Amino acid sequence: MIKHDKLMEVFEYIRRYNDDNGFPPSVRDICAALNIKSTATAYDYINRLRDQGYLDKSSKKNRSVVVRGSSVVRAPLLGVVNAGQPILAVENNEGYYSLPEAEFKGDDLFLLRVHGESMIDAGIYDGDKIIVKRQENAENGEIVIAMFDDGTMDGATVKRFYKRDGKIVLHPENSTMEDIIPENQESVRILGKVIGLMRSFR
Amino acid sequence: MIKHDKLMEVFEYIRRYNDDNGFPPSVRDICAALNIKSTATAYDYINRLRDQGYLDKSSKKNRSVVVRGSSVVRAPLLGVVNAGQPILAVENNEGYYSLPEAEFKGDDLFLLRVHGESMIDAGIYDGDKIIVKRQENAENGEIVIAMFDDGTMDGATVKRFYKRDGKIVLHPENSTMEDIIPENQESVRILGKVIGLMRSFR
DNA sequence: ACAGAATGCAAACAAATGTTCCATGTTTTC
DNA sequence: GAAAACATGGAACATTTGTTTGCATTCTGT
Repeated sequence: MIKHDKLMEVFEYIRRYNDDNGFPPSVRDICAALNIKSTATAYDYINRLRDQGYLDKSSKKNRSVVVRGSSVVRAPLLGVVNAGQPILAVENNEGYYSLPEAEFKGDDLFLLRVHGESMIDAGIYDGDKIIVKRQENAENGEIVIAMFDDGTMDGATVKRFYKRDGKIVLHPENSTMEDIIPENQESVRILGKVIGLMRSFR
Repeated sequence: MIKHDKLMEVFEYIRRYNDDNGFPPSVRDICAALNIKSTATAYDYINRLRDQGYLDKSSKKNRSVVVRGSSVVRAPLLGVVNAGQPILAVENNEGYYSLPEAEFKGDDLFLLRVHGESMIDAGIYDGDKIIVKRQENAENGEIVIAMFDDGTMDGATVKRFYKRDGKIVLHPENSTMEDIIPENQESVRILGKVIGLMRSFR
């Protein structure tokens, strides 16, 4: 696989520098750290790494080497789902999270903290942070964030989405709970589709 | 809360630039994007944002403004747990993931893809990626990655760790499975403690 | 041993970029 | 309304940084 020669040392350093500092190293940073005597040498390493597909690099721009495939998407944590009306107001923004793009692709993502047990049989637990892709429609069987315009429920909920006999059915993945078939079907609004989750143990 | 004036526009731009490009903007990038006529103005904005705690910035270094609190930790995906011997060999590295530091703190993290249902009652499902903090000891009740030196089992497993009557007990969170109490207790090696997980739905 | 490629170095150059100083207009304060 | 504080701009300056060029050294295959 990858030979661990000087070229890879440079690569590792660039990666580590970026992790530690939040921005890429300059050519001279690399020289200093790896005991390279000439900027031309380090410059050459960078170009070779780019040619081999390890790096991306904008010409002439300072400190613009980025490790390829390490991209992240950022998503705001908008609040707690199933308590209040957390989603629409940007004011409820509780901070941004960087997620690995390899895992969670998508343009318009946001996070919600899950409250309650209504999806426990789908492996979504109380306290989990779910990753939601903002969209207004859903396919049968997808897990969605749904909201009711007419105020019959308190804010948004996570449920599995079905369309049965032309009617929207919101199915909680919890054997102790009943399906919700909203009387006023037009009032149901899909805010997004759940594409993943994160959990951290205490 | 945060007033959405020009200062915040600059802040948002820096954040977005970084998300899009992987490295921070220069003062002149900010000028061009937000129609600011003088670099001194943008420079001033940056310094004010730093003073108010929104940014970090290394003096004199080019493109070194970073949004505070947006830090990530990087962890390699080392393989599949519970199938083979994936962990020790660096060759099994399947790529690095950037995780939000706010969620997964720690020095020495790595990821494993979970195979099997042995922890399903703890909400860890087949296919999940678990985040593991490398350490050799564990406290009662923690979920760990355990390995057997003597080859009695095939590689590493995820289990809940207990010490009962001085003996290590590895408890699968699955009612259909039995606790494992290794005969040769010395052969048990803890590789790390599970601190979180990620899941993406298909 | 030899040519040629690859590697590394030193030095210089050019461009990108951070930083400073001062002037001008705008808002706030008393 | 005057003074002070603030916001913005123009221009220059200083530093950092990417890039090029030419030369020495080492490696490689014949």
